[in-house]
Amino acid sequence: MGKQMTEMLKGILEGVVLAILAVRPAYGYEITAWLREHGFADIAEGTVYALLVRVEQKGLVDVEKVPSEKGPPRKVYSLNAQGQAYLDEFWGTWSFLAERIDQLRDGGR
Amino acid sequence: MGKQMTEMLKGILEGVVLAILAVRPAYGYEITAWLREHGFADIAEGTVYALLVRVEQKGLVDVEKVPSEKGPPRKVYSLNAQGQAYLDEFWGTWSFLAERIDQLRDGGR
DNA sequence: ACTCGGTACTCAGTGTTACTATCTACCGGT
DNA sequence: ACCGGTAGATAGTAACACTGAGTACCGAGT
Repeated sequence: MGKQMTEMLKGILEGVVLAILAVRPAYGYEITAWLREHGFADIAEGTVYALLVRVEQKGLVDVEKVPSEKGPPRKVYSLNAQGQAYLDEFWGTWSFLAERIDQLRDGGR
Repeated sequence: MGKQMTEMLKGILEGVVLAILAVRPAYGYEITAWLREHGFADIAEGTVYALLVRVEQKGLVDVEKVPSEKGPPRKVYSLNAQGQAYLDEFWGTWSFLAERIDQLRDGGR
C-alpha cells in the first residue's frame, strides 16, 4: 500500500475502529482481521493495539477481559456514551471533508 | 475547529492543494485564501507554505517567481506531469477510502 | 514429551505531518 | 513617518501510524 494511504489514515483510522465497535464489541485481533478482510490490507497489527490503548485512555470505550480458548485472554472493547458522542462528531467532520473534496474533484470549484 | 479535523487533514491537505493547482497555477497566499473561503476555515498560513515547500522538493510542481504589485514577489506554483500522476493516485486512494467508510457508516457492513 | 503454528497482546523507536509563533520584507494610503 | 495588508520563511512541538521485536497461551502432530 502506498504512503498516501498511510498518511490519509491518520485521524481516520480511529473513527473507523470506533465505528466497528459501534456495531458490536470486539477485541484487537478481531478488529485487525476485519480490517484486512475489508480492504485496509496493510495495517500493521501494532497499529490497531496502539490505537485501542489511546481510545481507552481517552475514555471512549469500556474494556472487559474475556478468557479465550486459544491464546491469552482477549480484551474486549465496547463503545460507551462518550465514545458514541465522539463517533458522531467524527461522522460530522468526515461528511464535511468528504463533501468539500468531492466538490473539488469535479470541476475544481 | 476540532482536533479531529486537524488529524484528518494529514495526508489529505496535500492532495487538496495539488487539486487546486490542477485547475490553475497559484501562489501560497492565494491558496490559503481559497481554503479559508471554501470552508477549511482554520488552516494556519505556515501550514500551506510548509506544504508547498514539501511538494516542490518532491518535484510535483514547477515554480516561477512573479513580481507582485503589493508586497514581495509571488512564488507561483503549477502542477507538472509528475504532480498530475501523484494527484491521480491521490484520487484513487481517496475513492477507495471514501467508499469503505461510507459503507461502514450505513449499517456497519 | 516436544515442537510448531495460530491466537492475542505489548512496547520502544522512527518518520511524517500540521500547528504555533515569530520573523522578514514590500507596498500604498493617511 | 507610520500602519495595515500582502507575501513568504522558519524553528520548535505534538499527534499519529509504522516497524520490528518480544511475550504468552493453547491444541495438534510427530
